[in-house]
Amino acid sequence: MTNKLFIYNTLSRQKEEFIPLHENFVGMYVCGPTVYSDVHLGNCRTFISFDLIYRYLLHLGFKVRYVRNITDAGHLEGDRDEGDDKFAKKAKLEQVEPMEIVQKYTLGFHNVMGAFNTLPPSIEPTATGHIIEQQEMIQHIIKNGYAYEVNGSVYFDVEKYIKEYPYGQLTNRNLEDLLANTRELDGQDEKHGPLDFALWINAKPEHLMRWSSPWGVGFPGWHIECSAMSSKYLGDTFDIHGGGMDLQATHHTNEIAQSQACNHKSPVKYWMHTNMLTVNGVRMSKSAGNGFDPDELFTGNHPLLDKGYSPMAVRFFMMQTHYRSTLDFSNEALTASEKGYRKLMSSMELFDKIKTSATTTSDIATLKKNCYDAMNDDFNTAVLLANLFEGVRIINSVYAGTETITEQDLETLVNLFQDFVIDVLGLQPEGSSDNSISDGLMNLILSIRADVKAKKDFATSDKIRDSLKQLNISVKDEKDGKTSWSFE
RNA sequence: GGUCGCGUGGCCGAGCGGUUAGGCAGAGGUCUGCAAAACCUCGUACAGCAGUUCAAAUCUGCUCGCGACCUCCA
Repeated sequence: MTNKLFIYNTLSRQKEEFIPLHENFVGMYVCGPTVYSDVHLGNCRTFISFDLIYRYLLHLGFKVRYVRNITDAGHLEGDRDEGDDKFAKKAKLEQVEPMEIVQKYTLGFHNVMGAFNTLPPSIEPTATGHIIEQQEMIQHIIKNGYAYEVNGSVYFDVEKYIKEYPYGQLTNRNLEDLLANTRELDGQDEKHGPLDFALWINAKPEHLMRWSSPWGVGFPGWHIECSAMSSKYLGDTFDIHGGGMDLQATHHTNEIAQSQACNHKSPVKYWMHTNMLTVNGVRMSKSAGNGFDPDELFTGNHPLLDKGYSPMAVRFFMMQTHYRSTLDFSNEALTASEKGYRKLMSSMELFDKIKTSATTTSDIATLKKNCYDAMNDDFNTAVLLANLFEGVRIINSVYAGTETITEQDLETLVNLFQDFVIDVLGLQPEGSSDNSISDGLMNLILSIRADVKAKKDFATSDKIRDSLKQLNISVKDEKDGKTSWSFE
């Protein structure tokens, strides 16, 4: 439909027209979570952003293969207190199995993603499930001369690579800058150069996750899984690779190097990076201790939270900001989003009740065009929402009788909201009840209230309304004498 | 220190050379038995200084403040 889609490509630092490598097909890889602890909101933001991108690509009619990995190897060690060998001395059965941790947090991650109404990826590969592929890729890189083995570990030879290929394109860094910022890290004497990074790491005795390999028992390095799995499922070159901005400088830079060294091809056409979530201006992160997990957010059970916020209110909150901007969390902002979200959703409930006319007083076609223009401009959901709120105004005005709409325009508007609010933004109604008992009870109560109101017994009718309010049920008298109700 | 980015009205947050962002909060009004909701009207904001231009929040330079990455982290 309509115009061209433009995507901001980190490689070129500008918006580029999106032209898939294979017409009508899109391959997209997103770096997923490391499942050794609960996801926090900042993680969620990235995945929700890419969910939006995935949804819009689907909406445009592309056949998308969306791959998002689960990192369940490489970072996991049985000994949380390194240097202290008390854990190593414990019987193995006393320790938690690494895969137990993986299972627990993978399930938790999926639950949270479900709560946020994200679509599952097409493929969700795990690092532990692709050890062979990673080893094969490493062997290939060694064969091509860009990696070397030392004491059972394999390192990528950045200084050799950098002579033949651009290395720091994602961050605009040159060799001198990179070298100037290298730090002396202990225990890294094995590396030939300070920029070299591990492809395969020799496992210490206490390391629980370990696999045999041509270089001895060990585990894969931190970047190789994404290269191996993306090329396996999407090919040596694919359309979109995404992830959080914090992965740009190291993880993604090294992914490019690995793939180039292996296949002599640049792996990705469009690199996309989402910005961070901050709390009171500081990045939310595990180490900063200012991260709360989604459950705490939903329940309000956290010192930073005044109250709980529903998943959809949070999703709306994120959609009000462009994915490349930092998003600063505050209770005030969340509360504002909660109200905006409800306003948006409640206007959609009016569609069935709207009466059509012979003419339309607002320009629905332009509104629709503006929505597509916004999304085609690098997925600008903030502008999209601004346009949708113009639609909300129109709906409410028609319902109130101050504007009119034709049947055809109404249909356009209904489809527009279905497409963008539900399908693309991924917002869904919540808190509504289709419980027939509560519906029946409410009809009964409201009919009694209507009776006493007819007798001008306002004391009683207000008592009913106030009491229902206590139960978080709001009652609204509308101008045609009807009364509507909804859960707060 | 290096690389990149940001500073917009009470709050959040788009815009990036000329025309309304939008949401929330606030003020007034319409409607209503009263509420609520909705609708209408209202703020004339772009860190500071200088420059380019007929025209700058939007471009350039400098200053100040903030952040990200450079170390596992989306």
